[in-house]
Amino acid sequence: MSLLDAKRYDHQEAETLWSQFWEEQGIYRYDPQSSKPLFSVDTPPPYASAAHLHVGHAMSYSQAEILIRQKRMAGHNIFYPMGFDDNGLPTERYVEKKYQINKSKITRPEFVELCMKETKLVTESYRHFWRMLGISVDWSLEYSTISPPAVHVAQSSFLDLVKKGLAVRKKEPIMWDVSLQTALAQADIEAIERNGQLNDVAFHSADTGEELVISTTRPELIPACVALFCNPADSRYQHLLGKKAKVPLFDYEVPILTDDSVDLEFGTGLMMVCTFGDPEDIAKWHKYKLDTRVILNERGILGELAGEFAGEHVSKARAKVLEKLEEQGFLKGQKQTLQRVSVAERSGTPVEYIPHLQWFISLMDHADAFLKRAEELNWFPDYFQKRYDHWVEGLKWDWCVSRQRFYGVPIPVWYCGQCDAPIVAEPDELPIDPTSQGPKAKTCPHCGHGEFRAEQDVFDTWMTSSLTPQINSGLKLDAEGNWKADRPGLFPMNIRVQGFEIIRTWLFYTVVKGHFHQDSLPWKDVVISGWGLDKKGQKISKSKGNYEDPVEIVQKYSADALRYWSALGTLGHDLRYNEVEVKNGQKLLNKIYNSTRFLSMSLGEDYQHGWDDAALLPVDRWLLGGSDQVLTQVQAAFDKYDYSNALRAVERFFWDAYCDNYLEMIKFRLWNSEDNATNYTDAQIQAGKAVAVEVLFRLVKLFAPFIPFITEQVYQGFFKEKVGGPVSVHIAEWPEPLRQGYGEEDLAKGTKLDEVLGVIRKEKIENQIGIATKIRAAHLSGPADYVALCREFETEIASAVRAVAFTLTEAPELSAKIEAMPKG
RNA sequence: GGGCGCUUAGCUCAGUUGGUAGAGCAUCGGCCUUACAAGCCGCAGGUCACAAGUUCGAGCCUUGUAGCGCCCACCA
Repeated sequence: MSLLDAKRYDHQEAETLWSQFWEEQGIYRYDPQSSKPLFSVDTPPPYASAAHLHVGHAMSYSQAEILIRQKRMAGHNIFYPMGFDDNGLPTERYVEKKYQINKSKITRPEFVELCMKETKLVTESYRHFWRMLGISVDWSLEYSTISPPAVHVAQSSFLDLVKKGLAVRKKEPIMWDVSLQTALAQADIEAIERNGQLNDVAFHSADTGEELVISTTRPELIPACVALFCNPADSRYQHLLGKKAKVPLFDYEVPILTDDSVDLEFGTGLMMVCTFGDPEDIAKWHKYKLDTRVILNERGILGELAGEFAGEHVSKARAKVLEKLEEQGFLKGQKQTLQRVSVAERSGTPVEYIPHLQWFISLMDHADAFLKRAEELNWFPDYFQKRYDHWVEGLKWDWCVSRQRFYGVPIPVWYCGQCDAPIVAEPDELPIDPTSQGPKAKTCPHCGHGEFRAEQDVFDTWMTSSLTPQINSGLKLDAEGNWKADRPGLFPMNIRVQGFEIIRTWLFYTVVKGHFHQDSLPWKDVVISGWGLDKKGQKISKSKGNYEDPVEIVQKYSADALRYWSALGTLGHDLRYNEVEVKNGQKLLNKIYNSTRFLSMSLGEDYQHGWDDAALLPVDRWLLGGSDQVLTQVQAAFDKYDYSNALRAVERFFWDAYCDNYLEMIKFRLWNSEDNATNYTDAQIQAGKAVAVEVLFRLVKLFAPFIPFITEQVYQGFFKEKVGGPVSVHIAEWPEPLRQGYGEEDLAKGTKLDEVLGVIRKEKIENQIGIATKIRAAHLSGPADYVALCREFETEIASAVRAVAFTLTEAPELSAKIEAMPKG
């Protein structure tokens, strides 16, 4: 059997063969006993909530994985787990949409069962795809955020935060999604623009009956109005300060107050404040201790205070209120306006603000500490730190972590049936579902009551996924309430890899947790990838239906080719899908396969690796020196996590210097027919072979992180036997600069070697027609003439190189040409 | 409105500390040659978005302008 026999490289066969091989041999297994330096990776557990993978997934995971493969070859003990974030709102939404249900139409156990069934399917397809792509994770470390160990860590986090006074339960106006019927955090919100209607509505002075017109986009909140505000400097309303205004339709009085935040220019300069239209209403409600008139319930239905509109859904009430205002003459004008509305990221429903009892993690008081942590972190590329800073500086809310949902990590707490005091679970009870058992305490420590109510809410999904470094280190509270690691030494991790879109969530929350729990950064470096875009440069989205199926691409062009495309994207920048680049990747694989095959066929049976330095010809030294240079470039690039320039450097050297120049030049030396035996010594022939093998092997190792399948194929089919090495190329030693001095002397003398090659190429072309004619003729007349002709050609090249590299005395004709070239 | 990124050959993109503009693909011309026609050799193609400044010298540094993309933001 030979892996290089086939005329063409069969990528599908190779993919099946090698992925099995790596698995069986445990090539990617983490070894806790290893003496090698540790390199631990915190990689995103994808939401088990997407039915379709697209090239963006392939891109971001490949880019990160290339860096890890390089670290592995450079001698690190790699800890590289893969997890799945298989609970929480994203998963629930996925299931709701797929089955056309919502949480009010199904029981909790039924719903959870559906979620589990679906996440299993989705995780299976991800797992399959990562294997197909050659993602080198240690699958024995797989975790899921809903699994008991992860729940244990998340609940530990909660207990610790409660103990430290950083998690508290309080009744606050919060962001609420009336369609999903749950609380939301600032990170769950996004802003959209839409056309809205700005309505001028007349209030009246309670004293004089003077008409007071305000502008509002939310007339349905008029029954929730608790005050009118104007700017303190607004001369138009000075006479009204301290007076009352009468609310239209609902006929009650509200105070007229001032605040600097009111824009004199907007509308009439007079605004209404409600319970609650937006965060600014809440701020004023706090600041001025305004009355509370809650009219919306959790489902978005207007309550009693809305009078005749009670029972209407907020989305329909607006039109009805407007109609009534119009009818009664209170509507003074309307105009279209472009509105920015906060909506829930997962449902697209405009956010409502209602007072609710929820668990919060303190963020606002620690913003400075979070900024300081970001400063300590190494960001690649560095400018993404600004996004983080910007987000932290713009924080307006503490982190609401309780969700009124079904499928998530339970909040480990009960409440006293009498005084409602929370009783938090003990560390040794974790993981726990409070709905299935009661607290250890038999009576309430506050009031002595003996009945308890279990918390029904679950945690925000980020509560758990923000702990991936801790989950993977097995860091949780022991019975005494101290953090203890099952896998010591892993925390903090070396590197976090992720996309830029989750800086404000995953990255930020993980920093928060590391800071609060371990008083540490969770990792040293963070590497941020861009997005894979469709071929037109647009964001890939389900609604546009513009995703390329990466599974099909792999089947058609190979995993290596898709990875090649991924690696062309610069770190942190978006990359549009480009089939041509995937095809180019495929060509590269073919070139590697064929060049190895060429060596394999040219060496002869008795080949032994090694050469005598004295036998090296200038071209050999040129190649050796060049390969050292390339290695230096590649190393410098990898040190900056710049896989993209690393690949470019290897590829250019491989293709141009190695294949198109070196192999072409030494071909006839390698073939070593009877005819040219007189031109080269045996040692020179051996040196040519060995240098060709050595340098290609080095290049194959440099290529290995990018294109793991083809490199394994040629390693197993050739280099492992001819040169020797470990069981897989992926744990082969990363090449070091080979031997100081090779080629450097030659390169230093003239930089001229490249120029020489340029001249030679030119010579070749000038003579090409002639040579081609001769070759054809020689081919017809017999192989001996043909070889002789080519040998002559190579001799010319070799002597020219020698001439320039050393004394510039031989081949005077060429030397003269080089001298005549424009100076560099 | 604020922040960040981008703008270089027809297309996709590289260009590290300022020192005569690079690659791949596409086009065009030449080549079936014992690794590879999925290949090889070559030609051509650029006011580096625009403007000003610093400098002996700017794709790169400074300032400003425009366009595109993303993030953030309470104008009800």
